[in-house]
Amino acid sequence: MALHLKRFEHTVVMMNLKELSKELGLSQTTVSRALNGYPEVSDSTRQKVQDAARAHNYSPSTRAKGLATGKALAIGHVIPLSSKHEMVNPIFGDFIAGAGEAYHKEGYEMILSIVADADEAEVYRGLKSRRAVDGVVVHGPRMDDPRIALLDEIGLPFAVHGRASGCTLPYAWLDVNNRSAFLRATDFLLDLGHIRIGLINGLEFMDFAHRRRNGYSEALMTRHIAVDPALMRSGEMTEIFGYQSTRDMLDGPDAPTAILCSSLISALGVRRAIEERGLVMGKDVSVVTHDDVLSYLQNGNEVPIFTATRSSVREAGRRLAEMLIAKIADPTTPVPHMLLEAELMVGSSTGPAPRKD
Amino acid sequence: MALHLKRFEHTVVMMNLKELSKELGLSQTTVSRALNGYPEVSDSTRQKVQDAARAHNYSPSTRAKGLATGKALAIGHVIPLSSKHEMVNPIFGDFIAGAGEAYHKEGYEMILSIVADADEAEVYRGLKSRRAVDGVVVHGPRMDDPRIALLDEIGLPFAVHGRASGCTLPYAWLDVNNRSAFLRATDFLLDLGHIRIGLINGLEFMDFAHRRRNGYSEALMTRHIAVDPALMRSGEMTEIFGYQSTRDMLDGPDAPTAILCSSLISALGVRRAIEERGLVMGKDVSVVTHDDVLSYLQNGNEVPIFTATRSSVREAGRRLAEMLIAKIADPTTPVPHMLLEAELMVGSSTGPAPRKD
DNA sequence: AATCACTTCCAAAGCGCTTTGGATTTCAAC
DNA sequence: GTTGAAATCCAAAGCGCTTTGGAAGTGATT
Repeated sequence: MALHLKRFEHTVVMMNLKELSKELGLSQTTVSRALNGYPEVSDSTRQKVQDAARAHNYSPSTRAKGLATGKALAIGHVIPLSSKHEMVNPIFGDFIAGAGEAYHKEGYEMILSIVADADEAEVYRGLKSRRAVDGVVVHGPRMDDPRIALLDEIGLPFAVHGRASGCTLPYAWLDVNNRSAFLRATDFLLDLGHIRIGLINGLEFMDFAHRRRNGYSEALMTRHIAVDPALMRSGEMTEIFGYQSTRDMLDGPDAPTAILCSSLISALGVRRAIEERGLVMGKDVSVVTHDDVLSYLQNGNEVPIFTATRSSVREAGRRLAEMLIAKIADPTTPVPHMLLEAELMVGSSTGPAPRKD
Repeated sequence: MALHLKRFEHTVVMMNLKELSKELGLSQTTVSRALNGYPEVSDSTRQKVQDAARAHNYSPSTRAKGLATGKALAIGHVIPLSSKHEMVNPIFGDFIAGAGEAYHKEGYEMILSIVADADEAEVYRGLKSRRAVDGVVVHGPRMDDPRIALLDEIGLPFAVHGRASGCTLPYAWLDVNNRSAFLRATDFLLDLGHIRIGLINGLEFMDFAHRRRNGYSEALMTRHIAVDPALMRSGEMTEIFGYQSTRDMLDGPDAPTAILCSSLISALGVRRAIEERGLVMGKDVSVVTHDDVLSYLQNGNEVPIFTATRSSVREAGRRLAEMLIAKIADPTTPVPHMLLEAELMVGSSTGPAPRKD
């Protein structure tokens, strides 16, 4: 019976500051200071305390610590689930993998809310009033995204993955230079002699899609080539979408000899449509795609299959997380920005424009 | 100046229980009870309290509540990042979208740790000793997964998405019946007259892959067809992997007339290899794939392209989350299980085995 | 009018931490 | 032997909530 009780205590009573300090014969203050690296503790005491903490597998309760300090030591990611297709963005996994690295290193927790579009504002308000997070990351900004003004109003620190063109407030963001990436990609195709270049883009209200289209148009206009609406598609970037768009364009009059595509997943569909017609990618039809360097979707092994504008979304996650943490640590700092340039990697999906017969 | 101060107070001083109760002229006890649905409060008082809470945008601090109740009101998801390919599982996004629904409904927070394989045990210990979560979900169990014994040892409630064949301890799990799904798929192909059936499977140490292979083998053996190692591949289920495996098998001696594939992403590669050889899928080579019903990867629109064993991973996420929450609420209940049967959806990728010439 | 059973409310004690504002000790310098 | 300053350490007051153990009010019943 006594034995059983003892066992019970061992399993259930978790070590806390009070117990630990009692065991060490020190005050809670001293133990806390020793653990948190304050200078008012001698090296020998600190060593003893740290050893004891490790031995008893002690870490301070996040909740108690948060209560006492007023910090949550957590960052929120609110993922809106657009009701129409209930689309979970395929880049999301990689992005948070990157962000997670940064959080882990800085001792932050990542908390995730998956939520219907309509409830989003309320979720932000809830996170704030429940003091559940110190800040949030905004995913997938629209051209004119209401979330930025909202977060600004409720006073919840945030950083945006991407930008919102229509927004006048200053805010922290990290973005790929989508315009310049697609401008360069289009230039690359133009240099190869392509004139009819199709664009298979994301949904137009998404800010990134808008910027990519601008880059594409700019390149064409600089060379005095008319932008043909028949060669532009936008939609959710699935494999099927790439397939159908390409099929339609290739079957239409005055078909394109090159296609610029916004996602590697859609590019798989582009390729399928091309090959299905007995055409050869890189010879009959050139393809350039944007590649987010997703871990589960590699663009070939050693040699890239697709010529691609490339920018790691995982890296973006890491950097944006670091940016937000820094901003929370020092809110007086001017709002940080970061614009990443995509690489243009040449693969085997592009070649000179076929001669007209 | 006075105005400015007032504004400052409004923005910064967040409403808490004390303020709210003072405003209402009630004790904190009563307000707390009114908000938490305790019966010792009159309806009229409760109504007044709820209105005031809403008006002041008050919600109790998660941290304070957690401290007082001893519950974290949070579930952890620890995602190991296998160091080799740093693969973020593509089904992960959909799974947590489902789980997130359940958490949201039950007032739980989801906390996510992305972590290197080697640090996983320490992360679990940390979550426990910091009292950061009430339980965790185990993702991607291996055949003989050490996490189950570990979590059992440290006394952190958990539920597994999938199973670990080698594990003797009882534990809560939810799984698709992978064996029966692949048995039925194989039977389906056999019924169509296929004899040479290739299997493109996930990594063999993953429990699900093992079970799928068992289903496949069992179907063949029942019909006294030898299981040919030359027709079995396993690896990370990328598009390229599907492509290369199929190419190799089709180019080899005594090529298969049908292929069973473990993932829709890989199936895209399978199709590519088939079409590249000028063969027609569903006629020259039949394909059946498993389809996790990922939101960003649909198997056709109205009509499925691939014949598929289908089971929504998002649904699985929701159910497993519910299961874990129930288990935390009542730990004395016998460990829950749930085995979901996959549907076999016939698409256009399968047809009778081609006649031998 | 006294009693009883509800109903409705409250003061105060935690939960596990940080941090303020000293208290005590040590040790060199006078 | 004082005297400070520097080095150590501590008691106690919060942080914002829940919950225990009553207290006071309200009718209905004797």
